[in-house]
Amino acid sequence: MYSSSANVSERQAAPPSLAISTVIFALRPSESSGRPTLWLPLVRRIREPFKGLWALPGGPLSHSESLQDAASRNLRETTGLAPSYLEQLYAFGGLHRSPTQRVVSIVYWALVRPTEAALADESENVRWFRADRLGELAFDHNAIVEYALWRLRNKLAYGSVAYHLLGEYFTLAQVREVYEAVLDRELDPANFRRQLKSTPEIEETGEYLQGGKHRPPRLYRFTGRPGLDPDNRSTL
Amino acid sequence: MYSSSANVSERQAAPPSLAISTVIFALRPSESSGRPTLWLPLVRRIREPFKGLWALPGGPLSHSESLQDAASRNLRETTGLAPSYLEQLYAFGGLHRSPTQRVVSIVYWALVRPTEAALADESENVRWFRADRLGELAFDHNAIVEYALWRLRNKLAYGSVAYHLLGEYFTLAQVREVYEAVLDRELDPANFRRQLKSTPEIEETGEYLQGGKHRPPRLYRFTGRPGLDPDNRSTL
DNA sequence: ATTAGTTTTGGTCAAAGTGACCATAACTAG
DNA sequence: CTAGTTATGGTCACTTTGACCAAAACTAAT
Repeated sequence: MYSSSANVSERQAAPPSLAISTVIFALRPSESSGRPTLWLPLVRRIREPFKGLWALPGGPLSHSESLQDAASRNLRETTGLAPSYLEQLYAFGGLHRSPTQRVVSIVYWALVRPTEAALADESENVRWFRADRLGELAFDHNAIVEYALWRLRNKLAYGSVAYHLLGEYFTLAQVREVYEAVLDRELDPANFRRQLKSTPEIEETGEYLQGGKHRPPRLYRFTGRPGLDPDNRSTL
Repeated sequence: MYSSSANVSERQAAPPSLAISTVIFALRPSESSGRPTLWLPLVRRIREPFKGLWALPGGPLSHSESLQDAASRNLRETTGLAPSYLEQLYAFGGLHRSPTQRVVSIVYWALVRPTEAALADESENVRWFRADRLGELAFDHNAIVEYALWRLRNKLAYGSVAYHLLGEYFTLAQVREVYEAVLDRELDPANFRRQLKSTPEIEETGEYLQGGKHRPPRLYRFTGRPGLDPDNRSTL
């Protein structure tokens, strides 16, 4: 089935190239309202096709690393970020994704804590954008980001993913702000609090967040592992 | 980044091969109880590695077809089946999946209606197995089937997938049998019926299933499209 | 024809969960 | 000391869910 030492007849036999890309989400305060919003880092294309346009960070799959390793290496190299959550999103393999050649991209999505995101590399060719205000991206990357957002919203509803956008300690209001930013609608503080308090994975600490303008909120901690991807089967 | 006409220095430069495989589910009556159970077709390995073991149907990705097209072509060629549902499962890319070379497999999962499954090709090298009684499969295919089963159970709970394992017309008891077979637990007939009747996608027909031993049940029809994968974006 | 057996179908009831909303506690800023 | 704001706890009506009951409708056997 898999021809080992093939008769490389110029055009037909060339296999599709395999690339890894990553959609990276982090919360940053909006310039206007100051409330946390979803941002993601993009890299500028420095060659054709789509030269000059912004694109998801990515690169080819090296021969000696797993898919997930390739994704986190790429994350580190292009943006200097260490993700708190990393999961495979989808394999995109349409015929005309790139005008010059056939490329199959295995795309991951990642969450980064605010502390990490603050010290991320930003340069001429790497810049952060609000997830709801991207321009036209290279390749099919607009559609990919849309799908990643859809997945993020879904996973959020299921439960365990919001805390990877926050630090180790957080207030319940901060969790609510994550939900409001991602789902883009306001939630009742009292009802939201009731739901969180009923989930056993959120642990009350004895500490309170000081320095605010109003009543100091209690700090909580998240205990519990994320889902069970094939990649994370070790954590079973 | 992607070396076009590369200096093919024997070992390192060879990119990982890209393959497509499919986990195909269908309902068949159990030999013992006669009640519907989950089955899936496997193909026998006729060469090394894992020669003689059973494996998921699959093959290389041709240069001129999309991932989904490759999956359905492979489905048709190896088993003669036309699926009623087809969705990408996951891209498996561990380093040691195949002992002889690095292979990245993009795996799809499919559902087949009973009528289709009945006239499926079965031969010396293609055979159906009960999903809960597979032996040791080639490569990491046991883990892949496990993950596919997990996905099937999840999608079932969400809603729209059970009907693709049934014919166009069905009784509510048949839907319940699908759930019982996949989730492997009994469900209360009255409560289950109440839930189904509250979903607008299930349409009552004027017809009844005749020929049974007891009160003839009403026939229903499913109206409504499956989920919104990137592959199925056309159906938005 | 009558009866027993089985499935289909509709219903009740209590428990649990959800959304809308009210009220008090606890802090800061003036 | 007061006004303003957030944190926190609570009520109430409505919906959903699981356990269970009972009548309807058919077949098979007597």
